[in-house]
Amino acid sequence: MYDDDPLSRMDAAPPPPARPAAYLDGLNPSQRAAVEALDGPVLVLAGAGTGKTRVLTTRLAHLLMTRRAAPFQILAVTFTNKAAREMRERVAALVGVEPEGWWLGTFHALAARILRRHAELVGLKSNFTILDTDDQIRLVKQLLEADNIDAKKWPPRQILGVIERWKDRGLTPDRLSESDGGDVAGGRVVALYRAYQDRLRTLNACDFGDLLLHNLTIFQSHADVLAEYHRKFRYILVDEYQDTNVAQYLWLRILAQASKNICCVGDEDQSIYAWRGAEIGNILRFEADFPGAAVIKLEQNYRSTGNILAAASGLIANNKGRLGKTLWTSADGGEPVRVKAVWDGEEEARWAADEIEALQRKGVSLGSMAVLVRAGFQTREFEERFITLGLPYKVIGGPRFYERQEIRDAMAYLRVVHQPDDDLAFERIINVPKRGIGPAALQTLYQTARFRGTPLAEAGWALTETDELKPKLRNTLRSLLQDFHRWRALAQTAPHTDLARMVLDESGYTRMWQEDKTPEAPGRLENLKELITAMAEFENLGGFLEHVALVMENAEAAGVDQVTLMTLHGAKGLEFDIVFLPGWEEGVFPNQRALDETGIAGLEEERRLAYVGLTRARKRAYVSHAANRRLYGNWVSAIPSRFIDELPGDAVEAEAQSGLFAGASGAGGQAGFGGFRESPRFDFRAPQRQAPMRGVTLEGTAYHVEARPRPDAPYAKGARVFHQKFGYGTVVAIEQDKLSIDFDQSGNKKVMDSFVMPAEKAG
DNA sequence: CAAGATGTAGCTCCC
DNA sequence: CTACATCTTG
Repeated sequence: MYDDDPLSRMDAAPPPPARPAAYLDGLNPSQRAAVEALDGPVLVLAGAGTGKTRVLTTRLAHLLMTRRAAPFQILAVTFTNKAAREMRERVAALVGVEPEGWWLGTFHALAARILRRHAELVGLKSNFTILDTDDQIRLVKQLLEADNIDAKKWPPRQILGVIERWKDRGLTPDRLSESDGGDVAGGRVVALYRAYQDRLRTLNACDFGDLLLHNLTIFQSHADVLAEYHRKFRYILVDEYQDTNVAQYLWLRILAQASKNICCVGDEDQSIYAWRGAEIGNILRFEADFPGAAVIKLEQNYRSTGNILAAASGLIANNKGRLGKTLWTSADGGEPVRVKAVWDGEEEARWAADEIEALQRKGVSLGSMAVLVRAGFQTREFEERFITLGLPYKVIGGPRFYERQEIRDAMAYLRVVHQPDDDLAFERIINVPKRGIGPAALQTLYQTARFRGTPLAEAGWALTETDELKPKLRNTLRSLLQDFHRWRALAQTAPHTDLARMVLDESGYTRMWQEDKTPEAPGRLENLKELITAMAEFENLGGFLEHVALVMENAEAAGVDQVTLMTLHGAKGLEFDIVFLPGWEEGVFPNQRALDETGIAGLEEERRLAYVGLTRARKRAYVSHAANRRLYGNWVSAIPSRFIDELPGDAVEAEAQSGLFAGASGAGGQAGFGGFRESPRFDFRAPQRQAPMRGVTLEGTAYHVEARPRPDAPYAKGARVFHQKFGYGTVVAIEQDKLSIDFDQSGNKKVMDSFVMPAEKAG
């Protein structure tokens, strides 16, 4: 059954070697205990910076080196692909070779791997599509329309949210009664859930939640299949256990049932994903769930200075739901955490950028500094400032390669080739490029599909035989369907990269962008090329599609020294010498919505997020808060976050000029309004709400911003350009109006396209 | 059917 | 403010 685990070797447990191994040296006693406790359930509570990854990887190496298990007998689960990759690399370094055939990956990747093998047991074919959020929302929307539910009142996103939370908790529709949906979607959300699942089956598709749920269904109803995996996986290792949801917990529990050798590593203080279904109770309950579990705490922090640790510990002590660890360090106090009050977000960005430049002048590398924000949109002010200064930075997260429109379209073509029943993909590209198959024709197509109970493509074939569509349309449709037919045949013989190229060319998709005159078009064509290059690394189309569905990551631009800009969520697991934590204001952080929606639990999660932020810093942490912030375009005044008050005063130093706030007393900050503050920008804040017409300069303002002229010839990747301040350079990446340029003299910088001119014009 | 104008809702996010 | 959705008009 398994290509990678010959049965003959499975039951022969090799004897452990007698001598201790070098890789164990240098572990502290609790780390070592965590590595060596191989049998039975183990919970490793690993505080921030206590060497968690080291323990995990050493433990894996230990299993392999002592020959307690062969690689293919180990199931190692992470949350992110990045973590999986890191683990793979580090274990390979310890063991000396890349262990082959082991099951290391994210929950979803591993579950998908299992599901592909047994898809037919849950009514799927093994080439099923894994839907992304975009697909899911479109599907829900269709179901709402079919059910005459007002999508305004019940946004598809929200309905999907409800369904996903059920899935997170392992609840399939048959475990719910109609009333469990409350009044969501007029009390019909359970019915929608059921319809959603039915549709998925027809589409031969599943969403992320299903990957795990189908696994559970299979394990629960097919003892023989479960038994195979029981025999197979002798040791289970789980990273970031505090982030598991109920479905993931059930999946682990059922797989660990036989061997009981499950080791979960986590930190309840870093549980920050309750909003997407993570169940902090899983880690709090571990000893009850796995009787006889050993619990090992890692409490010595090797990362941060004493003050940073004290600040973080003092903060998190305000949480109730904890198992309680006491982090300590042998490092000295270091610098206090700085708390800075500023007037508004713009000043905050200016101040942070100034600090960064000052540090850079002292020889601190940009790569060792990070700005960690609560929410993605907060990066903008920093980006703008960094661009103005020409300070190299990178934004982690944000829109990704595989989420771009042109990539999604191309993927949709490939998906339909690979999996003809993938209606969501088919619908996406049926009229892209424009073929004249508009909403009306699509409607007919849907009706036919619904009436006949077939996928869209099949309904399309049927429509080519009737006169329901106008002859012209009928021919267009037939020709498109024939194209797919041909491509599918081609897929059997041609390499998948060639296939992709042909599909994109023959469908007219490439031409569509070639003829497009918008500035983004050249970049999009570049991206399509990149897509095909990326495909080459995979054996076949199926493998590539799986990768895109499950991995979806951007290639990291390496080698350039730049400041990192990202959300706190994205920062988990990383560390930096110097960390900026802006926006510590009530409503922003803690986030108002989190408070509104989940109350005290939400507050505690926000606090854990603050804790994660602080503990990312090795040497220095800056916390800042602004008195005024622009939210959705209008100014609101903000008060400092309660988290600032919770920082222990002796680990913190408030910057002197914080007379902006009346109530900010904690953290050694001084109370009292420091008097009227004269600021030229103060006037602009005046309630000048009657919006001037666009493009018209307000009379009396001291400046006006010229509308940026769109360059007639947009810059393409590779274009040579000239910049007033930085000189000549080559465009290496384009993101809307921002260019990433490798300057000949000053290295890589991001600049607005309006600040550069083509090199040949600069003379 | 397509492009432009107007209106509205959003702002955690990885797989 | 901005991205997206829906409406209007050519």
